[in-house]
Formats: sequence, structure tokens, C-alpha cells
Amino acid sequence: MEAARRQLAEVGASGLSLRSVAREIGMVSSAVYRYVESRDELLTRLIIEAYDSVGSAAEEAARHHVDETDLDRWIATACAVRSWALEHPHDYLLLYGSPVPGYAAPDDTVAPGTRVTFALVSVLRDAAIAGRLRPASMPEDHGAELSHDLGQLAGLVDVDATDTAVLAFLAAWTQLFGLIGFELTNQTRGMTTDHAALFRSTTAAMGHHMGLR
Amino acid sequence: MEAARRQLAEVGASGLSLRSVAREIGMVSSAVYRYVESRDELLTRLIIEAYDSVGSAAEEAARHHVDETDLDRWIATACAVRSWALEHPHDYLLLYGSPVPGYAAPDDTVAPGTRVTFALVSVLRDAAIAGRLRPASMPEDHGAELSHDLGQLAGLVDVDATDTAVLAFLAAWTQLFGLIGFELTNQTRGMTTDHAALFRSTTAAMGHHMGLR
DNA sequence: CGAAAGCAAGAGCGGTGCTCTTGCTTTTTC
DNA sequence: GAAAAAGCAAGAGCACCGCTCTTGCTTTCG
Repeated sequence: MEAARRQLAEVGASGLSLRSVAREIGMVSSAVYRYVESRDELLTRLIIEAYDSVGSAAEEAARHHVDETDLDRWIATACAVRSWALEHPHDYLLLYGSPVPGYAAPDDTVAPGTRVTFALVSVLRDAAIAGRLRPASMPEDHGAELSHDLGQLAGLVDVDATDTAVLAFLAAWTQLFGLIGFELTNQTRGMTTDHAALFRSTTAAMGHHMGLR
Repeated sequence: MEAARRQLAEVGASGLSLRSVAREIGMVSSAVYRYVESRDELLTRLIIEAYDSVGSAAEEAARHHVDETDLDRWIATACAVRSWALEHPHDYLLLYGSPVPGYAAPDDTVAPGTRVTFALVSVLRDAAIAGRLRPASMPEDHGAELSHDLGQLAGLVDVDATDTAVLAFLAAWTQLFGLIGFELTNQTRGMTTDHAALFRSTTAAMGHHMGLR
């Protein structure tokens, strides 16, 4: 696993070969099949490790900045995710980039995958419980089906939030990962040299829209 | 190229093999190297085609809804991008997902890559020129370096926009592609059954934040 | 002590991208 | 019109990949 992690960091998920990790640990390729069922299972293990890694990074940030402003805490947690992504670009793309060829992530991966999301939502949740959340500007109509789903999502995290509030979080959530992905895949090239400031400003704006202050 | 496009749609970018497209057109693998320099060049051509495809889809939507509300036009353009992504998931992930192993997108791809972004920004630009854009709630300080870059970005599209306005667009832009990516990679599984409504609502919210109405 | 299990190696299958050489056909040039 | 040049497709081959199956050695267990 160490060798696999190292290779993932160096050549990325698609360049990771079972044969080369076997070579690195001084084994013949067929021998490693005793320990790992297939290349896909190796990837699955790496995915779970990566989810746990980014998840605990986010949790730690949320925990560590608990005494600050809700908005600052939100920003700190988001920045922790971005920092992790910059430090482990291949791991990040393995989690949030294109899925590998015929690979379908097994159910083992969804639980650790929710940790980072829960860390982010916990910031919002704490603010809501403490009554520090600025109420949504105006409740809009989002359609019956979606409204039902949004209510269920709020129930999942045990918070009484309006549809608009849940929607604001989903927007902030996807914006966060969208920008990180764009930064990693160089899609924002030439736009700015100060990616950290750009990220910070957009997350602040999204946090503001969610009612944090 | 037809065969390659077909294979890309079926098995995705990482599953696309030069040998198999050679088989499909009744050639031996070495023969196709006369027409394409490498697998990477084949991918580059597919990328450019895809960028043009999604770009014209967005442009057409922006053009077709020019008589509606700015907000409705924005939503329509964004929905066009999403529809294209759902129809061509592998192409979308080739453009906006993880980059292929050692592949670095050549400069030929950046020009067609900007079309879809320009189509989106044109909606905002037209609204601003016509004076229909609600001014940004409060101009915040984003730092000197970022502020300079944001001003340059506004100049690129020849519009006199505040830093906060440019930032709002960047947030909306990344949110859009973030959500589409999450939907395609099934990261939103179990959250809602009505992905279209979710997308529409978040895009409307982001459009509202940009000052569209 | 012997049987059973664990472990690593080797050979091999079909697949990949890519290169180089060999021919044949078409086009250009004189 | 013949000769030279260019275009084109095939074949063999290299190193790599994931994966399977068999063989043999070592460790553990009954």
C-alpha cells in the first residue's frame, strides 16, 4: 500500500500499475495478487484512504477554528480541503475527477466520502443551532419533488433548514469542488496568479449567501 | 475520427485504444499512424471537437433566448451546457475531468475551450451594457493582486464590472461545472431524483447573486 | 512428524502504444 | 512515356499492461 500510495502520488491513478508496485517492493507481479484481488481493489483501497485523509483534514480545520466567526470557520474548512487537494492532486482527481475506465466505486467508499461534506455542513449546522444564521433572503418555490428531497437532506444532518438554505449549501459545496477541480486541471490558467485569494474570496461570498457572518 | 468519436462515446477516453479504432475501420494498427501522430494527438482532436460542440450548444442557447429575462437566458444557457454534458458524458469528462496520464493539453485547445465560457459571460455582459444588472450588494476588498487580475478579466470581455461582479461570475461558473461534474460522476447519488430541478434552482440562485433578474 | 496452509515465482494469454521495415500503388517529374 | 518520388497499408517486433494457472518452497498447525 505504501508503494502504491507513492506511485499514485507520482504518476497518478491511470499510470498506477500493479506490476510496477510489485517491482518496487521486489516481488513478481503475480505474487501481489495474493494480497490484492485486482487493480481495481487496489484503487478502491487508495480511494478510501484518500477520502479519510481529506475528511479528517476538513474535520480538523472545522474543529480548530470553532472559536472564530462562523464565516471564518467556513472559509478555514474550505481552505483545508483546497490545501489537501493541492498537496495530493492525484488523490483528489482520483476522488473527484473522471472515474477510471470500467471501475465503479463500491459502497465501501461512500461512507468515508461523506466525511468532508459533513465537516463542511457541520459549520453551517452549528451556526444555525446557535441562531447565528442570517435567514434566507426570500423563500422561493423550487418544485414539489425537489422541495421534498431538500427537506430530507436537511433531516439527514438533523437541522431545520429552509429549502433555500439547503440549496445555498449545495451551491457552495459544488462551487468549492468545482473551483478546486478547475485549479488542479489548470482550467483557470491565466486568470489569476493568486489562486488562494480567488478561492478565499469566492468561498467567502458563498458563505455569505448561506447566511454565515 | 468517426470511429474514434464512437468509441469515445462508448468506452470513454481511457478505454479508447488506437488499435481498436484501427480494427473498426478495417486497418492494422500501424497504418493509422500515418494519419495520426499518436494516441495523444487523437485525443487532442477529440477534445477540440468536443469543445466546439459544447461551445456552440451554449452559444445557440444564449442566442435563442435573447428576448427573455436576463435570468431566464442565463438559466437556459447553463441548462444547455448541462444537457450537452448528459448527452456526451465521456466527452464532458474528457474536457473537465481528470487529465489523461502524461497528456498535457496543447495550446490549440484553449481557444475552443473558451467558447462556452464566453457564451455564459455574454449573457451577463449584455445585461450589464443594457443597464439591467442589479449592482453588487457591497464592494468588498479582495486584495490588491486579485483585484488587479479581476479587473483584467473584466477588460478581456470588454465590460466595466466591479471586482465583486467578476467574482460572482467566477463563482457561478465554477459552481455550474462543479455540479455537472458531481452529477456525472454520481457524487450526488441519493440526494435527489430531480437533478434537473436542482440544477435549475442553483443556477437561478447564482444568477440572482450576479445581479441578473 | 506429516498434513495443510501460506507464499512467491515462473510461464503464458491477450491486450496496449509505438517503431521500423517491406512492399505495392499512385502521383509527380523529367 | 518512363523513371523517380511520394503515399499508403501491412507485418513483425519491442516493452508494457492486467490477470490466470501451475510449480515449488516454507511456515504453521494438528
